[in-house]
Amino acid sequence: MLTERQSRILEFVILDYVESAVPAASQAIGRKYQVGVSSATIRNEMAELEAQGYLRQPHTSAGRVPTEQGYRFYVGWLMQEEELPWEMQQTIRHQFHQLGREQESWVHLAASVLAKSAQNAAVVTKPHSSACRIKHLELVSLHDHTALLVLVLDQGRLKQEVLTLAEPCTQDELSVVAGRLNRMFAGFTAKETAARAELAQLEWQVMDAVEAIMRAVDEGGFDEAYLEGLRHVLSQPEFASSDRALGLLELLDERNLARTIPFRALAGEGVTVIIGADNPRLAQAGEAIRECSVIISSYGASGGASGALAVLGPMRMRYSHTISTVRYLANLMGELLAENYE
Amino acid sequence: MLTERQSRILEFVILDYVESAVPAASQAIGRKYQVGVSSATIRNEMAELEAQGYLRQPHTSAGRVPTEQGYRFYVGWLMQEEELPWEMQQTIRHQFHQLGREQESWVHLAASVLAKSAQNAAVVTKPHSSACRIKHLELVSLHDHTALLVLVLDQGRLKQEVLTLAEPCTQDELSVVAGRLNRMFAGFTAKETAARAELAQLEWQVMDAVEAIMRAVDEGGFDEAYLEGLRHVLSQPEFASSDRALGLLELLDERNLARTIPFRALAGEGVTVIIGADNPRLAQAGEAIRECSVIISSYGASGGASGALAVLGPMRMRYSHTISTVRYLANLMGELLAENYE
DNA sequence: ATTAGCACTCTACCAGTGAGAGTGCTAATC
DNA sequence: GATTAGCACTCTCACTGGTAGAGTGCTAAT
Repeated sequence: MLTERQSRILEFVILDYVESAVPAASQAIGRKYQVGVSSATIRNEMAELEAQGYLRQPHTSAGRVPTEQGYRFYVGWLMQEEELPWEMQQTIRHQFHQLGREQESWVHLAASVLAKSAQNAAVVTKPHSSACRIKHLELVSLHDHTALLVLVLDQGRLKQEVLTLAEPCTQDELSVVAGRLNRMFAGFTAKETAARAELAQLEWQVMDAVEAIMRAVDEGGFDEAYLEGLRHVLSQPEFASSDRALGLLELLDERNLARTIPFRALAGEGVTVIIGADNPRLAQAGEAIRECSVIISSYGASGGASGALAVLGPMRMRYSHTISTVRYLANLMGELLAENYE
Repeated sequence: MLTERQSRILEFVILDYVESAVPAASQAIGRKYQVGVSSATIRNEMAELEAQGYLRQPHTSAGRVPTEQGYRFYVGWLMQEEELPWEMQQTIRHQFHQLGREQESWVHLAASVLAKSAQNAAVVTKPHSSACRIKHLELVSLHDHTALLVLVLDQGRLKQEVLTLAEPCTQDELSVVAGRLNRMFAGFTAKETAARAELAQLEWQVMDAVEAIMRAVDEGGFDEAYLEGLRHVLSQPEFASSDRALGLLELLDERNLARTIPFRALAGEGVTVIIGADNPRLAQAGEAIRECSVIISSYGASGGASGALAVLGPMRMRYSHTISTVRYLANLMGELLAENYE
């Protein structure tokens, strides 16, 4: 257990270290914050905090640095969540409304805003629904023997694929087929498209492609994630040595992104904070990567389409500020989604 | 002017330096390659090459390193372009054919293959045509007052936008409108859509949106570029110090990508090699970035849709191998585009 | 329980040193 | 005249003390 005073000192150490990236010394804390006791007392308390595992010393005669446990205690008990300043909120909202109404551009803007505000790397996935439904499908003739299948899913998701046709078809013929399939399958999920009574060969082929695409969307889910602001993370002193930087880069290369950020582990509402080796993926990765934290939240309706947005940075980050930014953006994205596609 | 022997030595120095990243010493060159003269002679020739600006010494008692001019001479006169090994070609071709037929996935695969083969950063843009044409448009009802506009352009490019309608509309009504507009405007360019005789208010609104999207596509062009393999570049010794790495990261952050790689400067066919400060954008950038080269090529029909693909790495790169990879992939992408969308 | 004071420890920085690598030059050789 | 062996010279790199400064832990006084 920590006494009131120990808690305060722990908080000061974290605030100081997050800001300066230099181990916090007892004197400096005494001078900078209103502790009300001398540096010697602070030293004693720090020694106690170290014994309990909240702080550690990089070397014998250095200041103290928070441990994982220290950060967790801070985030769980000490930190008071600030709300994003009103002007900031308005600025962000304005940017979104100035934008078109394409989902893709929202995702990019969200990542950009998040990275800038949190001064760390931001990852945002496109929204996706767990069992997507056909809204509309369309066939566009390209040549005699090829046609473009355009598939509109719920939540405005758009997919395309080129089909090679057994028989040459005109645009008119294709339109008829599309119309018929729309009447039969509109609103269906991938699973429901399996029940295909009396379809012509062409129609069968189209529905095969449709089903494959929808299954891929259902399963893929968080695969399409967008990353921005890596440079912020890499400019932190934690990654000054380039082998650490490389480790991080590898972890966040397009392929690994979705595996590194545990989107799937999200339990419904709210913001989740993963500190250091909490993250199973990070834990097994190299040295310095373990010294990272991830702030993550889903956005959108839990029933309908939802996506996730995350901030990744060194453990030494402004948790309060970052969490409130993530929370605000998650809400905003949810609103936008609801307004435009619900 | 360079004598035959000087050229050979220049080539050896470049080969050695590209491979080892360590300044090439006269003795090492003599031992490793069949020059046929002693190290002393090689030293004399190297001194001459330095006087003429093809080589330089990092410090008085070090080996020689190629200068920009040296690399240019090598690429222009000495290097013999190798062809990509047959198995490699087949492997790549196979990967593309195994893939679906979505343009997006081609672009990603191309970037991935390019980055891996060249062991450097690869940038690939989506194909785009300078004056795109309407292939087909579709309106899908979302609510009473909102509809999704799906626009299929030539070359299989797909765009969407949510429209807010003045009057509530059913799907059937929207389909009628879409059908009418398709008949009127199919095959038109952005400019040609301006001539709108007798359109209803709703139709007018749709065509406004269409025109805006098409103009954006025409102008945007190379904006949507996909980057992969940064980690390869950053793991090169040139970027061991992290401030150099940061400079590069900033230059290649999503926003700057299209400005950094001079896609627009491409003159038609073939592969262009930009070495060091040749690149106006790189030239004005920081220190180490100037030590980069870009290998770039457009792909696709010059009249129809075309895109670009590029490799960015340190000046010390395997030009011959990289150039042939870029060339092969550009041809392959062109073929694929022609096969599927021509 | 708190604090002043002081010895102790560890790092970061600097200068100095020696080995090694590689050159430039000179004089001998083909 | 071109080439080469030989050697002195230079520069880097890695290692070694040596010192200043920061910060702690402990002890004794308050």
